[in-house]
Amino acid sequence: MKIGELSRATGTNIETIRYYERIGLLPAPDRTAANYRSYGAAHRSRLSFVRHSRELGFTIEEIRSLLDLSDDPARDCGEADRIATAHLEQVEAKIAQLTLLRDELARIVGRCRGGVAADCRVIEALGDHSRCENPH
Amino acid sequence: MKIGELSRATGTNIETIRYYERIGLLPAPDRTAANYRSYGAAHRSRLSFVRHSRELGFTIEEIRSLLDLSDDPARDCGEADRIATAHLEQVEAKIAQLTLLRDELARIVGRCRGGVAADCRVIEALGDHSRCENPH
DNA sequence: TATGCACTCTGTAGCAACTACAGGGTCAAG
DNA sequence: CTTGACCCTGTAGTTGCTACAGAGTGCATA
Repeated sequence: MKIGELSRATGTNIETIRYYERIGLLPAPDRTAANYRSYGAAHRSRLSFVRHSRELGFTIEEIRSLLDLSDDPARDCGEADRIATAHLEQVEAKIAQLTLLRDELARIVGRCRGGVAADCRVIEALGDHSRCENPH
Repeated sequence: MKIGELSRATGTNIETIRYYERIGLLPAPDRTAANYRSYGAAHRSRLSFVRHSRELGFTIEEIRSLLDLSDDPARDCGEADRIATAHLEQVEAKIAQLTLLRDELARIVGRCRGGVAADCRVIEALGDHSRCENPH
């Protein structure tokens, strides 16, 4: 399949596919006589793996490690688990941080009663961290 | 105060302060005879406003609008409220998305029982989106 | 007085993970 | 034979910083 088909099949931008090839995340495919990239099923499933991992928030470098693992089926799976667990912890930390932030924002937004900027509680609150209830 | 003091006073990296000046978020301060930047209380409070807003996740462009508002105290405060409310909604959306993602990751991680990569449930799950319970 | 060290200056390049061109070539249909 | 959809390479832009390199300044100590 040509790059446009692969793009549609995996929901990946064409430029992104070429980018992944450039950084060595996808192997360079064969070329047609017209120098068009020509992909097979292996490319497609590798790209799906990458996209899915990106959707789950893994970094490119994490994905590189995960791909290395899956390329070598005899290797110990502990590292995959370690990567995924560490990532899960990061996501949980991010959720916790955003939740504090949301509460703070909700407090700030809730105080606006209209009027002019000089009396605006939103602007006032942004200028004065000491009014915050949460660390952030 | 010199840039190092302002940096310590506001918890902002020196390079970041110069960056804010370059993009026009902070006004260029006076210079000493030795061409050192010399800041006053107004710079300090403006920078605190910027840092606090950044900590709350506002983009530079949003902060620019908020600063424009606070520079003109006669203007209507509705826009500040609109910016903050829109941002709050974005944060809430992000939390919701990360929560789905966390659940999915927890499901994936929970299935690893060790062994070799060929049998790894983590790697398998990453390669196959159709096993997911949530959209992401 | 020399010299060492902390501080400051400008300007540029790098980071992640793409995205968006510009300026060309290829191919099938009408 | 030309139109339009597709593909190619290479480079530059995005956000919000951060990290130098290479130079000048200011103050205390040997």
